[in-house]
Amino acid sequence: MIKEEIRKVIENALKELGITETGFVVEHPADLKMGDYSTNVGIKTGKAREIYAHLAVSPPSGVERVELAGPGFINFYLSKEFFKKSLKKIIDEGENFGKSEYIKGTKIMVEHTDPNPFKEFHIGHLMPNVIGSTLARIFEWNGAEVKQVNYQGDVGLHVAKAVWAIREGKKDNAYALGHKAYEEDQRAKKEIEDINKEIYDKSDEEINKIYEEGKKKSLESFEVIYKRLGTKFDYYFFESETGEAGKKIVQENIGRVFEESDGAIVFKGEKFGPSLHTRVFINSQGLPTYEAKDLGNAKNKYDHYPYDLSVVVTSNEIKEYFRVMLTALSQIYPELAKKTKHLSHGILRLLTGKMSSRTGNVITAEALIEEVKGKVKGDEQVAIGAIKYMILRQAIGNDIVFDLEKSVSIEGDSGVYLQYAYARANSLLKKADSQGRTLLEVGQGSTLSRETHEVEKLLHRFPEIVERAAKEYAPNYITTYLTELSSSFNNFYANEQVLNDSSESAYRLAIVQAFSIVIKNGLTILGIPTPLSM
RNA sequence: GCCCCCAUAGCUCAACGGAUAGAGUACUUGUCUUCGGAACAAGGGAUGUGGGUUCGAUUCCUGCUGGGGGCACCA
Repeated sequence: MIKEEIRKVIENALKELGITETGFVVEHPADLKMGDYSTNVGIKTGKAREIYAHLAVSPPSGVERVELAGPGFINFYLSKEFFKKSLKKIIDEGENFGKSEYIKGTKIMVEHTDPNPFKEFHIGHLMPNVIGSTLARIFEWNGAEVKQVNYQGDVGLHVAKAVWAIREGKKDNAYALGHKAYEEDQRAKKEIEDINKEIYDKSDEEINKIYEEGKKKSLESFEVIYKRLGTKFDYYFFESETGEAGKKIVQENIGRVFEESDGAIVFKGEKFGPSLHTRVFINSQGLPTYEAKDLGNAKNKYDHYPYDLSVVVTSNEIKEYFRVMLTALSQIYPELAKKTKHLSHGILRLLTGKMSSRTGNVITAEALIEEVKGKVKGDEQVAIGAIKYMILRQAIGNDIVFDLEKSVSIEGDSGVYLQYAYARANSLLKKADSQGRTLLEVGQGSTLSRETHEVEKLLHRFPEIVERAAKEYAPNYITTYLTELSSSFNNFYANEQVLNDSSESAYRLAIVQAFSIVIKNGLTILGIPTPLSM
């Protein structure tokens, strides 16, 4: 709240000068050299000099200095007192520093990961998992009540393919083998289609047994990886549970929303929007497709948890599918469709070679974790952090180009960098404690070096970063911020001796402590482990 | 063919319509009697292309080129 306070103080000071222009902003300039806050109001109104003259005489509270710069920007430099107070505030709030009430009381459901039983949990699943669970935490830090859910495709042709292969005695790579047979062998194709139906109506004892055992084994293996990744789901939904409801919803709306075409029940998207297309909701065999199941899923989710906002995290390739499905949903449950937000992420793209679960050429999440572990002295926490950082450092819609040779980065701009800075800070605090230094009082910082000052200039911004990440569904803002913060801390660390006899020592120690709080809170939001030493 | 997304340094990514477009990596060089060198500092190197809107465009609109994805019984 300290951030909005000071921003508002500046905005109010401007209003008191009789400014009626509304299109101006008070923001952090790109460079710390240009002040802590900056406004373009002078450019917008054409009265930069006048406004500056007034502010220079009586600067807003908390502001030490005002300057006129560039094409008419007015820059504000915060006072020493302000920073001292903000350090105190960070230390006092501790693990709660950064929490906001921006969306206090709203109920949010985040669906993510959605792996299919009978298929491998591969590196492609890491994207929605890491992004989805991080968004959930971002919402929580902004005051929302959040449930994470996992919607899993336990029925459908892909499952039938795997079950078929298992029945043929093939245990490894069942899905890929089943898919291959489906494509190349007419008889296999027919058998797989029969199995698909039998899975739905549970009419065959042998199929039931293979199916139940395979599903159980698959789900258990997913739990192992969730545990390593630190993911906890509140609800698990399955397509097998939503099929019936979805089919019913479609059938009740034939004529109004859906229509028959070539023996199937379809939704003609073109009639509802220019960039929408036709999709099959019930196939000619009478089975609900993914589309119908998703309608059932939307209803089912709301019945379990009456949300204000439902966020669904999936990859880009189903972006247009989702628009069509959501349009169909809006014709049936307009209030649910309105509350649904689809966030699509890019894919992990390999620099060399292709990955496909259909051909069996996949890199499992487990294999990747193990490989990264090998590069970081076998440290699981560091490996997990490095992988998560790679995913969270960029805007979520873009693909991640992944070089198998270079693997995950462990130096410079990386998860390791953040964890290392935290471990260093922690080591300092430990030593200070053993020397009997007090960690609660912020000392005098009368002659601060540039390096020291830069760290505190960034520290107080943390809460607004967390809020903006929620507003824009952008975890990468937090990642970028933490990296900049750690960089300034490492610079400070390399240039200043914290624990010595100087009069500045206590103030520097307060900065170290505030830094350790912010970096820890930030990493916690990102789901990156925070080992005390490494 | 129609629709959607993307294009920033050699490579991988940032930049809420603003100031000198930031990082990492790679390359070159420097920092170690000092709290953790998985670190710090210095150097060169970029907005695909043509228009438009704006006081101001990497950002908004538009033409082109290049790449990715989607478009009926898969999920």
